[in-house]
Amino acid sequence: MNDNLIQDIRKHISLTDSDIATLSRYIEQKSYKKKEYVLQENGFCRHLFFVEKGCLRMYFINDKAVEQIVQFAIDSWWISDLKSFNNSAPSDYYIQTIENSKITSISIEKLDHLLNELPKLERYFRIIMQKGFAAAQLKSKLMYEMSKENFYNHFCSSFPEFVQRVPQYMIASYLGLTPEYVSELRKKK
Amino acid sequence: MNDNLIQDIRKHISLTDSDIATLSRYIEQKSYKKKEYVLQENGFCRHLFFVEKGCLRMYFINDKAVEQIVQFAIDSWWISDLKSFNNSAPSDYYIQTIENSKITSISIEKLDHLLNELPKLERYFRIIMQKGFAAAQLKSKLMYEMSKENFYNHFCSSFPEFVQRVPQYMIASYLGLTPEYVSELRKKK
DNA sequence: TGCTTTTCTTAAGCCAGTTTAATTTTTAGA
DNA sequence: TCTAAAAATTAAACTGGCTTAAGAAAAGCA
Repeated sequence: MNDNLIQDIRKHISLTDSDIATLSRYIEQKSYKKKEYVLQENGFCRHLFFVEKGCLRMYFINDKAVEQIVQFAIDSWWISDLKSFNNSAPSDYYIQTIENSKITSISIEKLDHLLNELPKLERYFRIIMQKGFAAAQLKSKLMYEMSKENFYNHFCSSFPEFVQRVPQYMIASYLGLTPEYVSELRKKK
Repeated sequence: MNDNLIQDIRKHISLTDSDIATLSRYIEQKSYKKKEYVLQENGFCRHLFFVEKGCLRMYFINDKAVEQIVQFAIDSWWISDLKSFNNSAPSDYYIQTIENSKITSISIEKLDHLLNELPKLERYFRIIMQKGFAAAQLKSKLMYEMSKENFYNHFCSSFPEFVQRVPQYMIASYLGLTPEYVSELRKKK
């Protein structure tokens, strides 16, 4: 259990068996069925979520009452609303499973204690945050520079596994286009 | 000197005089005139840049040969192309001063050495990255949910100091709209 | 297997924001 | 103070992608 998390940490720092024992006193693990909520709106996002196995989406409801997906997460990805997490503020987002999923999570309080007890994990979480930030910068650049048609085609060729696993209308939402327009684009090809 | 950086670090962790001495062996400080480049395209972004004083913009050139601004930074903000920084890859961006500026920077190699010598700074940089990531998530949400008109008005009321300091066409670029359209929006008000 | 819900498609009309092109205003340097 | 460059404005024509509305196909479940 926690195999993917341990592996991911070990990509960046070394862990002894005792470190792992410490770690496991602070994290929680839970299985979720498809379409269960990991975070509800106006909940506070007090956790960082790590997908051991499965698939999640993070979305909010826009002013037209439509779900707007901002992030997906699959095996070995972290996901969270960091504004809510950092500031102990209510979240505008929902985080929901798309498939049956196994999620490891750590609360902000426990992260704090864990990092005091095992300071070398600061490094791991710094790297995680640095990579998450880099990914957000990259996505933002793509959204600035590409037409929606190009963005769609680019996404499909960059992440073919998503196109398999995730319904088309969710990919449309993530890319900021309507399902109708995606249909049109697919017909074109 | 480095007052703002030291202050910023001290918001998150404690620093002794000896820590500061160590730190200053790894960072560089330099003054730039208005419109000087801190990072040129196809340069590798090997540094994190901290604005002691002044104002920077980060941009790339899009396929229509137009500058596309993705980020500003003013006093006490960090700025960098993290994809290039993390992966030692060439950067698509330029980072340029908008005003005369004083910049503190640290290279990836020196950051690595610094963090080995002063591991408690891992915590500071984790927090910096976590906040940067949160800011990127927030901006992304605003771009998903707001019309360009609302995004412009929201920006002006959220960051009035920018509207003073930065030319209008740069704000237009950052918000992903044309200078002509911004003119129209201003006339409307 | 049949029923219900979810997902995807089609097509016409439409509009927020861009493009183009020209002019005016502001700023900065000599 | 003059001049050149940079920044902002105006207005008309245009378009990428959305909206609306309906129907078809696929998937889940009893």
